[in-house]
Amino acid sequence: MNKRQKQKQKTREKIVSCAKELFIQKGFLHTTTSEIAAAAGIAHGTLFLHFPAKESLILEIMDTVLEQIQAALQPVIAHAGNLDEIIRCYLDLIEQHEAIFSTKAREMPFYGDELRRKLLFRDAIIRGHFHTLFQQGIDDGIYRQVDIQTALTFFFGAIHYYLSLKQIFVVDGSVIGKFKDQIISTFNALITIPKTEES
Amino acid sequence: MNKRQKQKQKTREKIVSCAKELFIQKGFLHTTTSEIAAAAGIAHGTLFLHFPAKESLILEIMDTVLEQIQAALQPVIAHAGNLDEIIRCYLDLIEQHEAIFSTKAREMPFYGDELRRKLLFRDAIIRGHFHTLFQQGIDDGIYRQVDIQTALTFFFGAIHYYLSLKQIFVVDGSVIGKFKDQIISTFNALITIPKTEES
Amino acid sequence: MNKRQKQKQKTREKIVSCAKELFIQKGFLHTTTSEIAAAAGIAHGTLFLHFPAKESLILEIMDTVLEQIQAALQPVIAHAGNLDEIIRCYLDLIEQHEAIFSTKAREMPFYGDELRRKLLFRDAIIRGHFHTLFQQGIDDGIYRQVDIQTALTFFFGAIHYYLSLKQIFVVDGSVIGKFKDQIISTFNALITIPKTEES
Amino acid sequence: MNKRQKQKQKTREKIVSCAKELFIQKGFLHTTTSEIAAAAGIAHGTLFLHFPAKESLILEIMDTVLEQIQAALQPVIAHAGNLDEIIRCYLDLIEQHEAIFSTKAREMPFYGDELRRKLLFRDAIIRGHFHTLFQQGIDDGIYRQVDIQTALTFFFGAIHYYLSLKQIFVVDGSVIGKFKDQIISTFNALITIPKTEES
DNA sequence: CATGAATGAGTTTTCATTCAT
DNA sequence: CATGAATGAAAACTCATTCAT
Repeated sequence: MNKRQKQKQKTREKIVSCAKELFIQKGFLHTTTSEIAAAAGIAHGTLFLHFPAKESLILEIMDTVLEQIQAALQPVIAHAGNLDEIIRCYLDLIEQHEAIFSTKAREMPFYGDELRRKLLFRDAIIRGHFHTLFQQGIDDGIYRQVDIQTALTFFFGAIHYYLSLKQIFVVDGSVIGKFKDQIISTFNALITIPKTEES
Repeated sequence: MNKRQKQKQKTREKIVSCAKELFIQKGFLHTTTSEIAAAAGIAHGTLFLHFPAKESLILEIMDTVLEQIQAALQPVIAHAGNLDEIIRCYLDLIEQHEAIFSTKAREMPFYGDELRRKLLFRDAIIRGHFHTLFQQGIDDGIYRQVDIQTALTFFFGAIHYYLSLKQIFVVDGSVIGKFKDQIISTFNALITIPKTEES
Repeated sequence: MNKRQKQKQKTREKIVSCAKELFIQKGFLHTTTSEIAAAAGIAHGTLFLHFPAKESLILEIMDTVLEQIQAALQPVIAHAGNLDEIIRCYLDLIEQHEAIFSTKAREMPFYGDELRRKLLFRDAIIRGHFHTLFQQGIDDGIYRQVDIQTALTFFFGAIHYYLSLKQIFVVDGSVIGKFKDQIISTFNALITIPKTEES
Repeated sequence: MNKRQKQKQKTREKIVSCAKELFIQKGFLHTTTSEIAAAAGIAHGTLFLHFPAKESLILEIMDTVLEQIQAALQPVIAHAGNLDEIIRCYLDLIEQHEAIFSTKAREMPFYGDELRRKLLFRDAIIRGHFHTLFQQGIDDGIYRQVDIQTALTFFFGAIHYYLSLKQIFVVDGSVIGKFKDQIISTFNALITIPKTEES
């Protein structure tokens, strides 16, 4: 990469990090492109040299985060192969990136069709891993035989609910952090066949 | 009621029904007061004679629906006293009013503070009934001993998730209708202590 | 006057007193006819049975006040025939009705042509008396020989200035009350030929 | 200055001159931002690129005029140090800018607090110079020993009065021009100790 | 490559007056 | 006589995107 490309790359990263900060603070919908440009220290028009439209910014940001999460989840999925573990790991990751996930949960219905489709696709991949491990748990006689899709919707729906209404659950700090343990233990209690039942 | 009061009442109802129709089609946030007035066949200013502000319209509409639901739920709560029944009834009601509930689920984070608070308060009352019956079920040894709040968030979170992303689950028709049976049976399967386990 | 007429008269007075109160508080321009009707306990439309238009209300109110002032000034003009006395009396009266005069001073440029003309006509009559007495003072060798019209504009201009910008001179209470003594003594000092000069 | 900066400057000046023209014709309060944009030959939104709010326009316009006046007054204040001269100069300047000063005199009570404060502050500076020179005149035994503040309020109050009711004093042309000589000579006659009195 | 000036459609609410009841 | 529902014009400000410089 020559010097010019490096500079361009740096500018792009500056835009992304500033945009992310603003999206977290004010939401994607209520952040203006000039604010982002001003925060990144570039001209308003320059923003559009790096990103063809405002939506491509949120796509890039969410894509990066979702990739990180997938990457962080990968080893857990590969090795442990235990739903409980992956749930815990997933929630830790969501908590880490909660600010931007909260924005996404609230605003997704208002994004353009394509953007929304892409984001949901990323979600679906992660959900796929949960599905596989859930199925395994059922096959292994650990989990009850329930409709996995629906059971997972209970799980992800609750996460989505906490995130999208975060403001009413916590004043400051993390919703997921606050409810994580309860979510995990209750979800486990619901899907797991108790040891005592086996006897 | 004299003729003028009747006429006023009629105008008000016309506004409400047209507004509801538009809110369902385009969302509350993207419906303009002019559109509503035009649809209702009244002058733009007349709208504000009946409703002091745009938000009071959505409040009235949602309040009416939520009241209807509470009223319809009341006898089921009083007599049957069975969570399963109330869940079924609740979902039937949500399905009936699904269009407006979908709008509410999507947009609530963007409503003004007071409006949101009022809507959440209504939700909380209904949720309270679920809680009571869930507790009863646990006391009766029918349901597993889990954290009720969290378990209910799984349930309501899933409903919320289906409603807010309705557009990606169904093209036309009802999401709740589509998933109702799975929701009910899966939720039951998760919380109920199987008969065989008892032996 | 029969009973019906009496009732009508009473309603009219109620309207006037409520309107005056509101005009003082919020200004004529920012008081709405519905507010006045509500304050007077009558229907909005009823207001227009008593007063053909909003402006006729301010006219009536100002007319009454200006008449009162003229009436109160009359004996002073007739008997004493001394500018100093009439100035003092006039300022006392303005102070008494300062709230409504402040509104008038601020808003007059925005009144309709006819209303403004009528109000200015009333002012002119009072000013006429000042003129006469000023002239007498000059003839008597008490006051300097200056252009009376302009000298009076200094006086009335200052009053007008204090009234129209009342809000910046006093927080609560009377501007005229605050500056009355200075106005009188300074105006006197300016127009009076000092005793010592005569010798 | 490069071409773009020049173009921007030109647009800004066009806005200011058109706005000033309109403010003079119809008053600031009754001129709309659309009208200004149309008159300046720019898009409505462009106006807000140059001025964040309508009030900032009147502020800029009045500031420029008041600065010009202060600048024009400066040498007179510095050198001559004579109240009579500064009065004459001041009235000439007011006459020059009479149209906009008339609007200001009429509308100031209705401007936002901050704008009004700023305008009054400018006025106060100029008044300060009058005060100084008046005091000097008293010290030099030229002017009578009167309360300067009040005497100046007679002067400025009269100017304000003529300006705010300009429409009733002249049909076309300048009020200040019409009454300037009388104002000056009368004010002088009132404050000056006659030569004959000294003997 | 970067800049930043220009675009222009879009929306809630107010209020004096009228007239059918 | 009194009522009060209906009228409808009017106005400031935002912001993603473009394109001449």
